[in-house]
Amino acid sequence: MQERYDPEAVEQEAQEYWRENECFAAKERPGARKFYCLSMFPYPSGRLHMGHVRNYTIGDTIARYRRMRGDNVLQPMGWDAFGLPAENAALERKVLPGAWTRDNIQAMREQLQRLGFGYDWRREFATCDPEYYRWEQWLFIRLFEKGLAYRKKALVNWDPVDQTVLANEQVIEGRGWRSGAPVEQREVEQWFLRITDYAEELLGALDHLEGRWPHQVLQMQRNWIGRSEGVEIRFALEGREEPLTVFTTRPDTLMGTTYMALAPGHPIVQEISRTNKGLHDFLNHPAQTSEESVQDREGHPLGLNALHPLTGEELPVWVANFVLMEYGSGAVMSVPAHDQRDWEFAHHHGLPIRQVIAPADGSEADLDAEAYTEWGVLVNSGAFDGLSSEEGYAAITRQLSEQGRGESVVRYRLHDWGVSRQRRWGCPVPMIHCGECGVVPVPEKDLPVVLDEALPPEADLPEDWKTVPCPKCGRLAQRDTDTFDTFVESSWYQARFCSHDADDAMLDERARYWLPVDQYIGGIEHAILHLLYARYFHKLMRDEGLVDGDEPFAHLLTQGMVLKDGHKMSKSWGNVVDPEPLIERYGADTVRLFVLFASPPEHTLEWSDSGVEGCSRFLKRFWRFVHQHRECASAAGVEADGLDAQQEELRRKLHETIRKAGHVAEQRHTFNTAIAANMELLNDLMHLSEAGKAEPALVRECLEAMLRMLTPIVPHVSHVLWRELGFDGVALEQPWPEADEAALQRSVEQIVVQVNGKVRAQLELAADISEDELQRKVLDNAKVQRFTEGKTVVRIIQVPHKLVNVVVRDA
RNA sequence: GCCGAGAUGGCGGAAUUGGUAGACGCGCCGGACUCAAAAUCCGGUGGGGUAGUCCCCCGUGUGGGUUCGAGUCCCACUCUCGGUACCA
Repeated sequence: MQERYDPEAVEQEAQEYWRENECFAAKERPGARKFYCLSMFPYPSGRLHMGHVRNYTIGDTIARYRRMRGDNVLQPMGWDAFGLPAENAALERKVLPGAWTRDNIQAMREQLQRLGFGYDWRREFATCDPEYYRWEQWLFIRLFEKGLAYRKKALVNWDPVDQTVLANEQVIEGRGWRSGAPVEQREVEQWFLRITDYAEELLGALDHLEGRWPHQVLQMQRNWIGRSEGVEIRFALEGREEPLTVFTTRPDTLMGTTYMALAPGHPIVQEISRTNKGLHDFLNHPAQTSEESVQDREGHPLGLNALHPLTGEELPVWVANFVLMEYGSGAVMSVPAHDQRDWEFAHHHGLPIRQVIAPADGSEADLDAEAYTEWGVLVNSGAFDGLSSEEGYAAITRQLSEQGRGESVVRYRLHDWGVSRQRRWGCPVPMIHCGECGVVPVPEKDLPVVLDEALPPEADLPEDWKTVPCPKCGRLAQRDTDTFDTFVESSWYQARFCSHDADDAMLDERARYWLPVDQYIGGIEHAILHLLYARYFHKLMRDEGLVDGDEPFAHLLTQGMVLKDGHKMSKSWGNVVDPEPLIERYGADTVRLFVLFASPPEHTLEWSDSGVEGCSRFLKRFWRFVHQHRECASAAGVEADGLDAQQEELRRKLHETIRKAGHVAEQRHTFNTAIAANMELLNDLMHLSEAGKAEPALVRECLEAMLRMLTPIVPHVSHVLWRELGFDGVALEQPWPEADEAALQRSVEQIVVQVNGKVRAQLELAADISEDELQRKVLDNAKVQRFTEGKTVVRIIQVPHKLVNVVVRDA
């Protein structure tokens, strides 16, 4: 046996064994309890960073633990391979995006394998594989046929020099990042997915994830979906047929409406501006409509009146720069007395302010200072006077609805998802535009529409690719040259891992076996978009009959960022720690151990090089200790009766550690504490050994359990030591240790004694001592008496097996 | 502004349910081994008082409260981080 811990040799041996025996090849075993453990797949940037190492170590530790618990575990890995960096690299280095991406995948796969993660590599795929995106195209066509995918005009960032569309991240201070030219907003026809059809379900289902997903993530998704209940009201316009529709959450304030405000982009505003020079000038005056001017509450009257739906009163209609076209109908009923923005606008433009809500407690609202936005009691509201806001809300809504002028509606902040990207390195949109037939999907037999990887991204698409016969009428038609948002690929990869090689369907029965993902692990930065889109896609696939269940991820763990010197590791801060040299120097196990030990998974991790050293030392000491006690391997079971007090105490510690580590692995995932407990155990074991009391049977029991507890965390060391000690089987396949209740029992206990809540003494007492006896011993104790002398004992509080608190009062 | 999370030694962090605050690790200090260094091992390490080991006081962002007892619960506040923002 190697006396010194040599990580390289150890890791080689373990990894070879796993590979040769295909230990991580997951097979469907109907009836067996399955566990699908998934870490968010990486973008193949070229090298792993610490965030990846952390993410994948957490995932692998959980997966290996579940396996020891007897679960049938699936842990796959793949590549989120489409995206902008590949196109940039292609431009900068004159390589092809596909080649660059696949080289990066190669390099990162090797790094992941070096870290010993137990992935089922047979299931690996990259989202740029045509066999993968083919099914994305297929599903998209299904959605199109169901009306869930549709086209509409939307604004894009257009770089007039590079003649290209830019992503939001590529627009820096209003200019194209590459050309430096001012970016224009252009209206372009784009594909959208009707995620708003699922808004209610996406929101409601969050409640069922409570306790399984971090609360923070649920709250962020709720806010993002942004449900609000209110009333849609139609105001008649003087001299016009079409009414003006507004949305309000406060119909109780309807009687306080004194004017109407429209967004600058509202069709009525646009129409009037053609004949109204003052309005036209206002709209084209950047000082009055730009984002910076919004705080100034600029506006302009339209010379148009709306009629109050209940009183018929004439209300002037204005354009106001703070009204958003994207929310609601782009128009609001303005109640300056009870909305702060309306109040500011009214002040600025001398519009009337009419109070219709009074504070419920009878106090006066100071409307000269600010709007009164609380709920209260209706006043100046005719027949509604005296009603509470809640009653007024209902009564006014009822009356509007009876008169056909309004009804209750639910609004969402969530917009439909624009999935068109005018990029090359992405999944082609499988659609054909025919002058005669309109938009026609590519027939299923012609899928996938393959991206020509040999074509540099800056080269024009060949005419014979762009122009094809219309599948319907046969006339020449144009292919859609856009690609999908890369979030589309990452919205269903978790399902495809189950059926990775299905070539006649997107998914098959295997997906029903494995899904949902039992534990998903990834960065908090994906709390909204990725996790919302993936939930949406799961529901789409469910409604296609492809998967069971309503949610893709049963449990979610969001790991914190890895910081260095208080900042996120990044090139611009120059504080990136490359995992590679650390693995080189200390070995994979030390790096794995450290990222788990340094902090709980959900916390941000402040990187420290010296911390790694500590973990390395622990493994070395452990290795050496095992080496020095090899003879224990042949020892028989521990005879509990033959142990002295110190040995008994150590054995108790062992079983406490087992209990703690089990709890951590099962529920809390605070692996730092489980590691600390094992470090303590090793320290105690070494002290026992120094005292000459390291009975082989006891040492064997400890080492066997420790190796099992450490197997998910430092699998290589555990694998080799397990074999070298000659224990049965392999570490990986061992059952997780169970704590022995009998060993946890104590005959003598340490009892803390407090007087008035302050610790004054500690007593060693028999565990089965009677209450009377205990009280007598406590009160007879000299240290206790120093604080009870001359006072009256009011009462004595006992926490069994732990603590006694003597409450005294001056006599 | 709003929503969420958090604040514990020089540092990362412990302390399932209110019950010995500071486990474990890093760093630092002292010692052993060594010609020396590295490695390794041993001891110490919240602040203060009394100065030896016995003991006392203070201490978990700030100020209040509940309780026999509060890092943990309640109220108010400060700061940090994450998200989001004229959402009618």
